[in-house]
Amino acid sequence: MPTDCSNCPLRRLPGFESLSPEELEFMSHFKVGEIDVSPGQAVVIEGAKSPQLFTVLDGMGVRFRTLEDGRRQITNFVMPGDFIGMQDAMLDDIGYSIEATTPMTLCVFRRSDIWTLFRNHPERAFDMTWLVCSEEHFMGSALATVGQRSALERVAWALVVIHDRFRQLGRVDNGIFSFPFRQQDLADALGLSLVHTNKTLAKLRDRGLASWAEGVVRVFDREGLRKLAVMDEVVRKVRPLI
Amino acid sequence: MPTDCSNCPLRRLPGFESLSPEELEFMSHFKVGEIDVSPGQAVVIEGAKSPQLFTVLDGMGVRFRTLEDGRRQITNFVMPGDFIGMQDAMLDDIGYSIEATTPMTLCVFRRSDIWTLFRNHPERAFDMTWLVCSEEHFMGSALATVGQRSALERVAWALVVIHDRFRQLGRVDNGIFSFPFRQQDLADALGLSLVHTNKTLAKLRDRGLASWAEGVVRVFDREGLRKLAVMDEVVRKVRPLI
DNA sequence: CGCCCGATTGAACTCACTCAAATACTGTGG
DNA sequence: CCACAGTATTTGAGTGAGTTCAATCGGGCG
Repeated sequence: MPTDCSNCPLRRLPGFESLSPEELEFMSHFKVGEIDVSPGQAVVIEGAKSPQLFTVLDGMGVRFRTLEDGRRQITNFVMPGDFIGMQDAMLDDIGYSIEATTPMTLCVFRRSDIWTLFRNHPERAFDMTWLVCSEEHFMGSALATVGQRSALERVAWALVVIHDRFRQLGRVDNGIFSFPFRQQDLADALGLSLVHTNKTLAKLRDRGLASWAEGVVRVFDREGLRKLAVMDEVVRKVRPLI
Repeated sequence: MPTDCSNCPLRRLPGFESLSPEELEFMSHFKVGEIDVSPGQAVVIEGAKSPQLFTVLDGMGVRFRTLEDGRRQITNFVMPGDFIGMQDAMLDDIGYSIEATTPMTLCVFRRSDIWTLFRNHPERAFDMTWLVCSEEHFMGSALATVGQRSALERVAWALVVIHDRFRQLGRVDNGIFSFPFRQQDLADALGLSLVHTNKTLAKLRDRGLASWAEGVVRVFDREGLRKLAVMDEVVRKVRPLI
């Protein structure tokens, strides 16, 4: 039985904007269903044209691009609350794939409803655009990281960013949270080899900044990581939830 | 005297969508002015909150992020037709700067008009969102390039992308076009050192694929560059012009 | 028990970086 | 008109951060 938008568990989190009952009513209408995806399965396939949009209700995955020879660049980790598929709906070709890492549950929207939404619900259209801008903003940071930072800085940067995202989802307890991805995924996100990513993580552990073992990340010193990564502090605000 | 939208020189190019006279009339109204920026001057400053949006009418520049210690990542080259400032308008902090490389002329829009536009001109809001999606799409490609490709592949990739953008602006004659940037800029865009960028360009020249001297780029073999860069062909379509 | 997958560590290599110096061009001032 | 300073490009030489190859270890599972 699909979750009703007016009873959305994500909406209760402090990190997401709240909506009026009427707006929630409309969202329920906009949502046409729910699907479950198992680990390893594709949600969106590069090149294919998906007629759907999704909001991640639960579970995590990776968004990535592949070169023809198999190299893979993870462009972002996909987490609950993320709105997926806007580019596909606007542009005609999809430039990336999304694959589930844990079991995922997604709210499904119809691509063809986007236009009506722009026409009749400018607030929601505005929110969607906000989310795309936010995603672009993140990609810019990631690009700067991969292009300019050293391996140590990159890993430190990633840990801070991931930690903050998890915290916004209320999943961090005293710097500790369980992180379902492999080191290979982090390597592919940072443009590093698996071996070097591992060795770099060991360095951070030795310095007492953070550790990652058996699926659990422990951030001992966020401030130290942030400084090491040469990144400035950002105040994360509430964001819309589609 | 500012250019009137109904007489916009960019709009005549085949790469941009055309608008009805009524729509053009509205755009003229939306546009509140025009400004000129000299080479080296900032258009948008990181951290500052600009109350304005711009469309590049003429001239070129660079969009970049800087780390506190001065390292610089160019996230895109800014060219005529580009719409600037959407993130600033949506998000509250600006994550990048834009600096003019050549003299630039920009159409100016009021940030506060965005909301009315979403409410009353859904088609234009849709176009703006399209442009943001397109920009994000590009950033994804750039990220995959910097994260996964070798120096030779990166430079080849950049030349193909740049060549195609210039072609869409009607500035390419038989693979030849004048490119106003420095090699340092390309290096900062690709996450390479200036020296290595230069040596890599020399390699491409030796292979007869492309050359870049005295501000003029010559793409002798676009197909060869594309293959070398392990990139797949993309059909570039008409895009909206705000 | 044996197999597969992910994490970890060691060793050798290499691509790209830094340092350094030469060339060429442009604008400025004497 | 020339000297000079500043900037961009080019090339050589040596170094090093990160890669690839390889082997080991440990846990989960059929």
